[in-house]
Amino acid sequence: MPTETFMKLSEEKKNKILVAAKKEFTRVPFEQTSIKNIVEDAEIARGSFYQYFTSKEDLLQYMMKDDKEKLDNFIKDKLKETHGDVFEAYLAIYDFITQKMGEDKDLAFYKRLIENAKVVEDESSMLRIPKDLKGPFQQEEFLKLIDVSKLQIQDEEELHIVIQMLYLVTRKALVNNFKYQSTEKARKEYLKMIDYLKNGVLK
Amino acid sequence: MPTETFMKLSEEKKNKILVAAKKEFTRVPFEQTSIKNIVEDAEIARGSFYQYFTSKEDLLQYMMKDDKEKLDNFIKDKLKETHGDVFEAYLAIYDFITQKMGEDKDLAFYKRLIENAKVVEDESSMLRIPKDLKGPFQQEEFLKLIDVSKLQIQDEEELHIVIQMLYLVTRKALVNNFKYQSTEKARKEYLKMIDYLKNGVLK
DNA sequence: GTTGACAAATGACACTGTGTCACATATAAT
DNA sequence: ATTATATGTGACACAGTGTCATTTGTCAAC
Repeated sequence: MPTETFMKLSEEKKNKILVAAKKEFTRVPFEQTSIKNIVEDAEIARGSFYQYFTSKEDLLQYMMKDDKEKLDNFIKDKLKETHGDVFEAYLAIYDFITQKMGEDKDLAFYKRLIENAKVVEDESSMLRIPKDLKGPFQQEEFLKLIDVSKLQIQDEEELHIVIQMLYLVTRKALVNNFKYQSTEKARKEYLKMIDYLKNGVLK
Repeated sequence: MPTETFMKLSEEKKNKILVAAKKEFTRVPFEQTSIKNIVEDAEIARGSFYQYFTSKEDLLQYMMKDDKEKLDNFIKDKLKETHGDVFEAYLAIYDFITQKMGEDKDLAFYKRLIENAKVVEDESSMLRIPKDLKGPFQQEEFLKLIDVSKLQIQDEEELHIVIQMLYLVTRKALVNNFKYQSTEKARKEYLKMIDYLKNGVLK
């Protein structure tokens, strides 16, 4: 999280930094981004950056905060709406991200966000993006909203496994959505994956 | 791939470089490794490294080549043995990696290999590890070995989707295997995931 | 309106790492 | 012995990092 100092900055200055950061985080994969480029573009001194943020990760995490909250609320609403259908909820997340977020010119930025997601989440200086996407469903609050009566789920552990699989498949579909030229193809594949997950691959 | 020059080196020298590389690739996640450490440890000049390899990626890829081939052959044999059961084949891959490879002291190195796998495979300078693991099943040769008669698969595209899902789930299980202290827990979860994939989550 | 004290901004500094290239040194071929 | 040709080398110019002593700004108290 940013420091007090950053928060107290004028909206104008904060914005200039955030715009420069978004530009840099959009330009190349996360590991290739540099603080140097951000401070130069935002026209602040190198030392100032460290007065505001502890690291690149810190800054990006802050930039994702709003989206994450939006997503959290969206999921909660959707789960209530569908009376606890996780599959519907994940499909809704998928559509939300590909459409609501894809509408504006920040598309390339979100593409990077998805790309930046690592397979392994727990290495010290690593981005927590996947955890954030999966996040809500790891919290009690969300789990309680899921209706397991129609599912072959015995205990909470099995529920976690199902969520894990749904998450994997959703992330993969999102990657494909940004990778393929065709949004349709990616969605069709995603629906098929969900279908397999619900009904199985065996005849 | 390494240059001719590297190949012509004495076994002793090649080995010294490979040992130093393995040490470095084991030490930290791939992005944090440095050529500097490798050349210092291997006691070769910085310039020499670039005479042998074009990059870190190049070197690591070369180091993985043998394992990849071993795995490819193993999969092919297993598919024939099981008369084309993809699920059995993937489970065998899982056991092969966690046991056959886990036997020796290179465990930490393989752990890193799995960690290094990226969600997105197609960015220019990115490691191709996931592609390599998934690789064989993208080739005609392997696809033909799979028996789809008992599966709900209409065309090749759907087969690819199933393989994609199996791959995702297997990689996740491998990550967990190295993450958990318990090898058993990871395998149990993996079996459950395969079960869900085969028979579906719905009642 | 001057002072002082605290907050914020700055960029030079010492590091670590990169890839390259002109030169040095082997090895082989004539 | 001479000339090619292949291989090895480390200094060099860059790019980026995080820190810190110093400067600059702000504002309340006198």
